[in-house]
Amino acid sequence: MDTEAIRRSLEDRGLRCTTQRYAVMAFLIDHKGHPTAAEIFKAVNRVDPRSSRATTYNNLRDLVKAGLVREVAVEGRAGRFDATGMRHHHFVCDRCGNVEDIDWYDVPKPASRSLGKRVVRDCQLIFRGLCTKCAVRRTSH
Amino acid sequence: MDTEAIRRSLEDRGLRCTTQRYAVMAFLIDHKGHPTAAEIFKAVNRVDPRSSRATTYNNLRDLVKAGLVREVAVEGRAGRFDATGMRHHHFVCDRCGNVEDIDWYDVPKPASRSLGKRVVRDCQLIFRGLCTKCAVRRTSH
DNA sequence: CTACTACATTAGATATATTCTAAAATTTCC
DNA sequence: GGAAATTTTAGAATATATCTAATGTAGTAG
Repeated sequence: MDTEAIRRSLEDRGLRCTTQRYAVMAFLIDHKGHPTAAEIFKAVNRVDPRSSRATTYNNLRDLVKAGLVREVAVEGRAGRFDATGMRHHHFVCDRCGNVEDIDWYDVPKPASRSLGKRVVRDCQLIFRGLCTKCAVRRTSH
Repeated sequence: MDTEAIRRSLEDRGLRCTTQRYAVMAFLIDHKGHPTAAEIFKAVNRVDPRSSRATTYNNLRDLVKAGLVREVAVEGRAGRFDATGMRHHHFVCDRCGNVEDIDWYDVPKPASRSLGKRVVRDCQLIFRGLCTKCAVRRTSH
């Protein structure tokens, strides 16, 4: 995705395209590995514009609110982020904490009477267990 | 659920029924409100047996591993726990962080070729948005 | 261009959440 | 009763996320 497209996607949602915000968004589009906030912070600072920890967290929150980024919370560990480009579900490894994509498929919505007056913004399907690497390591000892 | 039933459910899964572990389990069975580890720690200490923070976390981890308890990770906040008695899905409020139950319904499993060699232990369907309380507060201003 | 306003960023302190440590206590089993 | 395994403990340490208040920057209207 090119610079202009990213800028537009930010501005379309009412977010200014600042250097730091752009860097976070661009990094997430380029890196499909579900990085943590700390990893994103380090990565965008390795390149150029110094960005503070707070800014990284602020921007991640703004991007999530705008629907451009999604967070996957992981128990006892740092949350992980990805750009909401293509729809997919997630798999979280119990052992190493890695988050991986699972091909998307349709999930039925709950009956509206069981939702009541709640307003649903998002729906996540998360599988847990052992990732390929950890499953192999497990059985081989 | 009576004392003996809880004791048995622990021992069936190879967990000793210690005072502290029993207290955590009993509390979760009695309190369907998805408490955090800190809340559980406080609650079981309010009653009687002094239990340390570490023990509470250890026991929660053991109970999750044994499948008797489930954790719902919430972004940027403490994880929340519930006893895996009746199956249900979850709704997490963006605003107040509360976790609520959604009536259970069947969710299709992913194609086995998209899982590969991964070992699935659990599958969680989590909805996000505004809970009834927060939705009302939102629209009324 | 200037100044105004709203929005963003900063470094570091603070708050919150969770795990670790090593010693002591408890339980199980023989 | 005693050995071995498991569990608990208090507090320190670590990890994660947010807050603060001063400063900077972008968009806009004059």
